[in-house]
Amino acid sequence: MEIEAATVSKGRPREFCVDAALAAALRVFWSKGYEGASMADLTEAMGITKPSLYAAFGNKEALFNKALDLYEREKTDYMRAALDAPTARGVAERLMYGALDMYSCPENPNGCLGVINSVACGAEAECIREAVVARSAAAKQAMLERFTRAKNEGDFPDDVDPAGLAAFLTAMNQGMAVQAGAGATRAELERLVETGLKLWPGR
Amino acid sequence: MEIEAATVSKGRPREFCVDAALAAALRVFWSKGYEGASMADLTEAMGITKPSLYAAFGNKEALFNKALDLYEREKTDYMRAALDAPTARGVAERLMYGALDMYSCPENPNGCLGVINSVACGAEAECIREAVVARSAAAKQAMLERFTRAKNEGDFPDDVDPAGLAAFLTAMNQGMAVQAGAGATRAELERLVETGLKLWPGR
DNA sequence: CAATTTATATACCACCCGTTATGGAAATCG
DNA sequence: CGATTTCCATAACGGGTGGTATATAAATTG
Repeated sequence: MEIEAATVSKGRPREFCVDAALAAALRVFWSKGYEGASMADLTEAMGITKPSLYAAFGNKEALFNKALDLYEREKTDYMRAALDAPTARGVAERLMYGALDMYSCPENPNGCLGVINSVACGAEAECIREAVVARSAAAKQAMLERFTRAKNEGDFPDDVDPAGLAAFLTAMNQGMAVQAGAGATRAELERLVETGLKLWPGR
Repeated sequence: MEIEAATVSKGRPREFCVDAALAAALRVFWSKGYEGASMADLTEAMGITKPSLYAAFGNKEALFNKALDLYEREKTDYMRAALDAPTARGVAERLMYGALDMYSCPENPNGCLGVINSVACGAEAECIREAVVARSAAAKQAMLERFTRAKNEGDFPDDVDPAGLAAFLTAMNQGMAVQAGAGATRAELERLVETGLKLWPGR
């Protein structure tokens, strides 16, 4: 009985690091979108050849989905953490400033991987769109639940709608992504965030 | 001296209506984006052949720019009209409800032509991106001037930033476009608009 | 040292892209 | 009518696409 199977492979070991290659692929998808990223773009950025890519990741779609997993795990984790803030305003602050940091980090490509690929073009990439939209919907749903709880806790007035606020924060995030993708500076995005928080209900 | 030159052409007249063909092309670009729309898609929707398209419109890029002109002229004219509202709140109402109507009109493709192509993929479409981003920036600038005037007229408190509000409305519009493109219903978008207006300063 | 297993490298596949050359049809002008 | 001009249809162009077959190199297992 083997506790850990195949920790040492039989044949020739691969010469590249799968994680590093995936991180490079993520950057390409993030910059160009699924359809805009060609296999040549990917292999060049990843530093491997096409057969190696196919052997390690399956195909372009499977590679994208793994990159999307990595993106959620490393880049949008602030969203999950934001929901733990004690007040609804705290949630909004963490979400907006988290987005601001991410979209204005010079090491990241401009914009949002999810937004780029949810408005993506072709019909062949429909499953890609669906995967991305599903994750966005899940994030919105988590916000909705958090704000419903907040309303019960008296975090904001009776006339505000938790679903509306969730949609609002989602729209702010998407708007920031689009403006960042269009080349907005950090200062401009900061202004947007501060305005959004000034408008946020309650304190 | 000819008042109107070339109203009657010398050779064989074309068998299709240029305006109708351009409208059809706009729908294709609006649905699939610049790069996602192939010449085959376009010619099929327009009901003409490729040589006819090239003779009448130049090339794909020129066709897109003419479609973009048509889009601004017919679909986003509500933005220009919105700025004439007497109060800043009226401007925001007209902008948001105008966007709502446009994005939830069943005759229109989902989403926003500008947003789709400002996050567009490839490097070859850079000039397309620039054209679209320039128009978006112009719209934002017009909002800024209107809100600066509104602030002087006392339309909202001293601590709100006209530039921030312009960015805010732009973000709301972009967020609505992304969510509409992802399949949001009119009711969902309505909720977003009503929340946005509830948060709007003043009144 | 074989034998085996796996990774890499080169080249290639059929297909689709935007664009254009070619050949014939249909209209106006002299 | 003949000449000319313009439009339409077919088909082809070079180049790029995602994906793969083949052959060689490098490692482990006996």
